[in-house]
Amino acid sequence: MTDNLENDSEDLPEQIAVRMAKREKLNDLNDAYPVSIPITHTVAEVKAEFPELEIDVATGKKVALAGRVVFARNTGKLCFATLQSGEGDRIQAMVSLDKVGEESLEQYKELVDLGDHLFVEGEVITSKRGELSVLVDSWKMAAKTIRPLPNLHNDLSEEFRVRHRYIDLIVRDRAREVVRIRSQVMQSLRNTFTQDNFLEVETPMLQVMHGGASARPFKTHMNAFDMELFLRIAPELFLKRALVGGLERVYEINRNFRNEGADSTHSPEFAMLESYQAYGDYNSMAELTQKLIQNAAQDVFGTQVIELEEGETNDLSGTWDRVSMFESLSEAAGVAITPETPIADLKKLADKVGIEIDHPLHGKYVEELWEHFVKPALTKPTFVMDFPVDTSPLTRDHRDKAGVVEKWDLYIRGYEQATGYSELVDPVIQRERFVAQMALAKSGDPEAMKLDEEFLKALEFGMPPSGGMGMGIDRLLMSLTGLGIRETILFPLVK
RNA sequence: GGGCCUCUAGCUCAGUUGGUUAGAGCAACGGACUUUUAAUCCGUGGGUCGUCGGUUCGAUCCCGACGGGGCCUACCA
Repeated sequence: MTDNLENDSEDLPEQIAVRMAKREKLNDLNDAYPVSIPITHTVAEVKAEFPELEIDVATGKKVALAGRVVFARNTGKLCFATLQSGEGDRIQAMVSLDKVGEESLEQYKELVDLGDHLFVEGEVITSKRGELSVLVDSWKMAAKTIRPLPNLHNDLSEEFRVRHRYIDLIVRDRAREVVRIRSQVMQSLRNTFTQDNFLEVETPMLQVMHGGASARPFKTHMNAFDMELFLRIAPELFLKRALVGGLERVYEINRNFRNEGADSTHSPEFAMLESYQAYGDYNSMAELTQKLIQNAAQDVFGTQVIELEEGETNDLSGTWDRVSMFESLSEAAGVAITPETPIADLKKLADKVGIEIDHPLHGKYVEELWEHFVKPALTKPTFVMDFPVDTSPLTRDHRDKAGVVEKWDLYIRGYEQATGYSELVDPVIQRERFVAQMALAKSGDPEAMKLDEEFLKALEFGMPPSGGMGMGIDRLLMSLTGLGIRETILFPLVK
């Protein structure tokens, strides 16, 4: 829709030109867009007050309310309109000749279109078919619509819904419901954190040096300092500075930006929850994560066994399984795979099962093989524990097992939902890991991390032993609703 | 990034094996109708068939490029 309403009326689509003329006439008569309208009730309030009236009843109760006209049925001297509130509640308005008079009825029929915001005042009654209605004493345009609403009898195309979410919200109950669910989930997450004495903080989204994850960043430029800046790919390195500063339990819910592909589980900007807990470790973070998600399900749906679309259920109840990455891989592959297994052997196995991979890191092979052998079978919520050391540069070595780090990934419905760590706090080892990442970057890996001298300096002032956790909010919503990522984001990026 | 598919009225979709005026439902416009529920009935208008180029006597249809969208595939949460 690029047509420009500044054009001469002859150039406009017919229905827009017609509505523009009605707008003019409304302005001549009164006002097509009054600054405020004196409502006394919402649609929901009227429906709540009169839940079960008999057929053809007059209550004597006068109300004034407004709603969007979503259906209209005009007969000669009596007009019916279905008014819809922003919440999706509907009530019928009846405009009859003997109540409003000839002039008002004619103006109503001439000037009110589907989609308009209509203000009505009158008595609450039921019609001869029993429909709860407002028998209108007077009506007023609350806001004139210039473009026609799509017809409400067909589903909108996926593309139209994403590009015109505001229309989707008007015509589709589920669209409104998902927005409400998302808001309630956010509220629940914050409640759980608050109960556990976590502080919500906000750290920079514009960063001089991006870090905290392996991903390609968006670049931008600051004019005043003539400086290259990056949109953050993760808040991790700042949240850890907060821990150095003595903020022992912190979390942040905010947007991350990654300059990578977009599909049904990836959006270039996505909401991320990260949390750090001093004196915690990856076990305590696993418990916290399970609690956050189970509380969210309980608070929003009243159950931890959620009905998704198409009859699928997502059972989030109980204590979630924990499996070792190397052990589960060895079992599924039928051969023992350990951090000592030579890369050549791993490559041979990868070739055998058709995985194309050529990478300097041992751990990359292990993760690829794990995704091939184990991941597809993970349907229950499962913590996958103890990752290879060389692919997790911000995580500390396992306290008992050699060659692995204390990191887990949480899988729900087969995709990665969250990740947790026992954080690396030794500044000397952290520097060595960064140096190794720089070598990767030199060899052409565009996602390798940069050495962040300021962050290392902070670590050198001493960060307490800590657990950390990161969770994709959009993906959490996907788990709780069964929808694709673009349905969980109100206004997803479209080309 | 690679492969395949797709784009027709405000919306949802038919259709044209290349041929004169491209259709439906809803929506719009005119008319009838005081109890409708996607109201009904009669009538009317509305299209750069994604854009540009090519082939052809003739292209919405065939071919190419470009743009939008979708699916599969690779990478990331």
